Amino acid sequence: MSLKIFNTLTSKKEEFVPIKPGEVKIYTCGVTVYDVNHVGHGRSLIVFDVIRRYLRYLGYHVTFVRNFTDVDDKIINRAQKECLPFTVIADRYIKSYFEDAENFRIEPADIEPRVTTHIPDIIDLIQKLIDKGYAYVVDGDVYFSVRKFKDYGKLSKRSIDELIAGARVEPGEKKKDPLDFVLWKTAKAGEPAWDSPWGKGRPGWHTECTAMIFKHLGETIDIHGGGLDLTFPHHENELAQAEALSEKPFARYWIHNGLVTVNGQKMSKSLGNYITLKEIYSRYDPDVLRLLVLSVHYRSPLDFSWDKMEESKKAYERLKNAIDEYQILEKLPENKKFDQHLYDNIAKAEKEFYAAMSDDFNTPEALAALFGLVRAMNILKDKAVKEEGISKKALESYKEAGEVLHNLGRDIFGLFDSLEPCIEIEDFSLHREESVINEEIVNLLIDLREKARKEKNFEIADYIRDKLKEIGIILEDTPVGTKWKRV
RNA sequence: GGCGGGGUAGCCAAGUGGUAAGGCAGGGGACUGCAAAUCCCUUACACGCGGGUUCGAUUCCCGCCCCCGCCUCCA
Repeated sequence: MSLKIFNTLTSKKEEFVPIKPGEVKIYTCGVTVYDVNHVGHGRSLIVFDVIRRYLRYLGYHVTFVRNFTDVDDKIINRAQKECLPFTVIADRYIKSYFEDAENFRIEPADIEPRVTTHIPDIIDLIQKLIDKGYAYVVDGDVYFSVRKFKDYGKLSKRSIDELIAGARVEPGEKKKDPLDFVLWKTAKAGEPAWDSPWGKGRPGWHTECTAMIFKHLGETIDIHGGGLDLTFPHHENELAQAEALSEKPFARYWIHNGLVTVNGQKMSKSLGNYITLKEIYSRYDPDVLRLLVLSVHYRSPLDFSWDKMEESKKAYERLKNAIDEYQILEKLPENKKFDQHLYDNIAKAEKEFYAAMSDDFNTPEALAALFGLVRAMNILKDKAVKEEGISKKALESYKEAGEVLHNLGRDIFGLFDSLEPCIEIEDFSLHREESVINEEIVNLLIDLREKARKEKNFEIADYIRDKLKEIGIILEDTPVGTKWKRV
């Protein structure tokens, strides 16, 4: 089955053909570790996590690299504000990143390089650009000559002429041309600095990714990804550096995920309209956000709201219930005359799922295929419960449908793997209070209520149910007995 | 202003040259002693506006309106 991917470079959906058959090298821009991550970061992580899982499902050996920018202006500013070394800030937020990633079951990348451990590689890259005439030194700063790279703008579809209008020179910069961007910055007093042929300084932002890609994946990679907002200037600059030097295509496919908005405005630190990932998983199963992200195509904007989280939660439970309800069917007596099964539905759902995913990772459509199967399962279950019996074949088919649902959800969508957050967050604990409840006592009360119900003493039965509810326990009577759960 | 992406039922959201998935909400029903939970069915006659191409367009082309993003750091 062929996979089609929308390539930002060509603005077209193209058939995916890896450089080396059977292998995919993919790099995505990770986060700058100066603060905790929000839903916008989360979306990008989830999107590429799913893309990676799907590529692997298709049989590719995937090498996935995602970096950390662990030295930059924002980190330095924060460090100065807190009177701490910048490394402490970076380490703190790398740790925070991993907490988030673990909770959302974002698979760790195969390689997670940090800028500060790649300084020699970055210096080497810059030196080569200077040697080749693409970069120049001014008082310890090094700049890239944008005009020297003839393809500049091809990724973000910008022409040099257009860019001139918007270009500006920050105070203190010594560019020869306003279009140029900095590869190496001279250190100011008190800033972190490394020795280089041009004096003490630190790398500019765009250089790190190119250097780390060259080092870990080579001069041409299959897929380069990141948020839409990175297209310009970050990815354009990465590409310029890389192709100026290697004279080879830098990345064959560029994938950009759409941004998360709030009331239509981009979610961002500067606007202050962001929701942190920690807040999400302190209030919801992390899968709920994952499902919300997957219910929108990855290139479209996603407008975040708590209402949508509620809707997504319900949809998620619909999915999960279908899988769990096997337990009810299992307890029904056998009925050999029951003449339905789900094998056709399973085949159809699987087919539709993969077709959708292979069409530029159309997760909403793939999800619809899963819901189609859910409906078929529910109809079968309904019939079985009404007829008070089910055939072996039907039961088996339901079990298999549940497994298909569960496996597709888990292996490709990354769902159903994280039933509880693995890290407790104190700040938001009010939503997930662990009350001390003795299960045996609860079961005893349920037994008592059951007895009362059988004797038609509903006053007592309802009293028990109401009182349990007051202490946060909800009773649900099912065809096969009473279930209870915490609020 | 330039470039890019959008405007699909109450909300969200796929998709297609031949009258349109899915989720949520709404309505009806099943189940229940009553509930809750769950499930089934179902409503709407939804494709921004105006032209054009076509036997036929929501889908292609042109113009317009509106929204968002990028053009400065940003997933």
